Amino acid sequence: MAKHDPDLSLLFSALADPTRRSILTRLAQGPAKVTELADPTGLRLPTVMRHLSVLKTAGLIATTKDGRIRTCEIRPEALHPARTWLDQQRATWEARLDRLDAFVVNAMKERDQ
Amino acid sequence: MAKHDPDLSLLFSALADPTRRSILTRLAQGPAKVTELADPTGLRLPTVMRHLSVLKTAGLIATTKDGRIRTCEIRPEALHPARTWLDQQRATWEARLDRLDAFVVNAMKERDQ
DNA sequence: ATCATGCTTAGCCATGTAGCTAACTAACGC
DNA sequence: GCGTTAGTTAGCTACATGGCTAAGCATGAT
Repeated sequence: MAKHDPDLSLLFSALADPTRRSILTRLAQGPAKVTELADPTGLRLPTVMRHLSVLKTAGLIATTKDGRIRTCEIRPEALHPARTWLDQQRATWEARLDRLDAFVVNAMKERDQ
Repeated sequence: MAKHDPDLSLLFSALADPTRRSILTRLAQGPAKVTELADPTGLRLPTVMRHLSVLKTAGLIATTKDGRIRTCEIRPEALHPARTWLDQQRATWEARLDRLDAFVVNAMKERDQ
């Protein structure tokens, strides 16, 4: 059984909320101020701040403050472990299919002999 | 802003728990009975049943019952929307980098003229 | 200095979640 | 038929989460 990786849980949990996903999609297009992110969501600022905090804790965004303006930007490398985990499941599954294929091919060879 | 897709929330939420990820990893290697999945987790059966229920609701696994044995197997295609979403963010981000590259190259050309 | 703007924090509420125990049903083996 | 095994359901607990309001701080504009 694979060992417990807390970063993956934070990561997938952060992605589990639609508001946070929409924020990430917006930030993938380029940095944005907090209010620029909040307006399209229709949520109150403290709620958006909380969502941003979750994304920051998961390492998915970074923020910088200039005066009273806080700018958020995506950290795309943070999505890498999620993609890796998904790829690993696919690799395991496809290796299994390959083994099944080989097994079927062998079985048909022996049946033909 | 991208539209709200409830399946993605179920999907990422299901993946946010380490026990459920370990179950999926095991099932990627091949089908397994409920007790085979439960034993390595050290959790009580009702808890494991709940985790399986979450995975089933997210479409990540399917189960079949033969007598008193319930066998679970992975539905790897259900991971596809997650990978797609991740790929879309990467594509958006990399398109932005390409645009930045072109901008920088142009700026340097104009500076040299 | 005052007002406006942008953000931040604290606390509350309702809902959801991950674990458990207890009790139960269904299938299997002898 | 009886005991065992595999799974299921209901309910509880403690904690987490997504939303809000209220209040506050810091910065910017006039």
